[in-house]
Amino acid sequence: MASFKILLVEDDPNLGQILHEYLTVKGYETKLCRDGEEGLKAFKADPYDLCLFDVMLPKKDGFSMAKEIRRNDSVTPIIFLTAKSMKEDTIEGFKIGGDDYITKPFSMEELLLRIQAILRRTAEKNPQISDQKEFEFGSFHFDYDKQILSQGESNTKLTSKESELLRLLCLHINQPLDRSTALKIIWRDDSYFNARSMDVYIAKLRKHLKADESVQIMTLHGSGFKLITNAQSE
Amino acid sequence: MASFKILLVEDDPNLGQILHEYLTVKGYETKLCRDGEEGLKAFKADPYDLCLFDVMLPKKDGFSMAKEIRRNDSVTPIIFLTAKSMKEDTIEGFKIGGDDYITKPFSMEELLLRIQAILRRTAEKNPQISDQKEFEFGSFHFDYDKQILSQGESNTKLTSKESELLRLLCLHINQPLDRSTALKIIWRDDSYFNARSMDVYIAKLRKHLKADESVQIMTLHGSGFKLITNAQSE
DNA sequence: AAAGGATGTTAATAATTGTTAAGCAGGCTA
DNA sequence: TAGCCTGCTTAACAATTATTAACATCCTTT
Repeated sequence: MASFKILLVEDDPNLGQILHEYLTVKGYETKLCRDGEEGLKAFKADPYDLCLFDVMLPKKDGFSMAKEIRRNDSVTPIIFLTAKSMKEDTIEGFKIGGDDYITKPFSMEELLLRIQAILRRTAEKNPQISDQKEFEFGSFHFDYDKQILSQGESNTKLTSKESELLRLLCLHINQPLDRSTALKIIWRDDSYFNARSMDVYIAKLRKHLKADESVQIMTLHGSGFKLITNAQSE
Repeated sequence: MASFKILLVEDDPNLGQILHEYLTVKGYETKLCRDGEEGLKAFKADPYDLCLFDVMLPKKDGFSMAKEIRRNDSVTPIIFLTAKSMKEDTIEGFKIGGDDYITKPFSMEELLLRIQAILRRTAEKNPQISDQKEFEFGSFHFDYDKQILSQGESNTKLTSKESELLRLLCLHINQPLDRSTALKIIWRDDSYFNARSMDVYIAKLRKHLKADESVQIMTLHGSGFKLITNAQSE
């Protein structure tokens, strides 16, 4: 999983812009579309982990989009944004197969929390987010399910936390892994102590990986870490 | 599957009664508790598919309950009901690991829809309700009814508890089995001593399974166990 | 260069799990 | 009924894993 990908469809230029920026800052790869048709086209073109649809949109409203999507995709979560909180609307939204329904005005933070709550549940079993259980990098082979890091003959048994963290790093190999993202996924909360705990685990992983010079966890000061290797297969 | 079981904890007698009836009519097996302690006791005593907690409660508030539950059960969805929609509260609710947060007054219908939306996502994985009686994994054959674990010529007679536990593990093969879930199903109560007892039985099973290297019960620290094998037949 | 914040590292502490064996109750047999 | 199995629980202690603390080092900014 590179970061989660969100498809945002919102016609109000201000709100759209703000949401786009906010979600991007929060570590989501966000695509913003201005109307329903454009949104649907984007959805068909790329895989997304979550949809955020305004209900009232030019060309094609949010509900119609959702209906169309649900015809052959019942898993990607859909959240509706709407100005009116009419009962019929809410019902409609959920009936179509929506996952949440948020009435404007809402706080950004609440929206974010609701997005996270949904992704937490779908992340595990959504293949497109990440199915990958085994990784090759440098001279290492890492089996996430079995929590084993092996290099040639030698096997090292990892703890659960070590495995979680190494998995995230592997999924982002040669790319930055955001501290806060990792914390929220593994520790479910970006707090001071958890952050320190993560640093401890980075140190542990570094020890495990010392056997191969060409593999390194580098620090991106102030933002995160990056697992780098030149000789990766995969 | 049988109907979903909901644990409702609400101290307001009127609202509690109404919700209880409504959810029951809608086909959910609903247990109503009046305060946090009672609710927690009920949760530990039986398995539930979803929790519906008022935040402000006598004895123990909804957040504390959720925290306690999340210590060893990260799967059962939790929805908070609350009178105030304070931002800090919302944040708190989601941080603890809540799945939705609904502010009173809300419409019954909306609540129902939100419950359905969440259950839709979590329902699929409910392997414990299966009547499979025989299992093959690695080089083993396990007959749950006869409580016999066999490997080639050699048969081992298992005790009831051993069988129950192995059955649950088999039903979740290569997937995590939650400690709390297992405890509630086999011991009917997630308590300290039962948990210790379960650990003893995990040790016993490991001995029984030692004959095949490729089969292992691995521990998922803080959450449960997982029976893994690569050479399984169906 | 100094200061403050972020990260690295190691050790101490806490929590969880593994293992063995001692108790205990029910059922069976002599 | 006494004695012995058997299966389960509880206790005790060992080992492992996770978190917190403490201090060192590095980075960024001024």
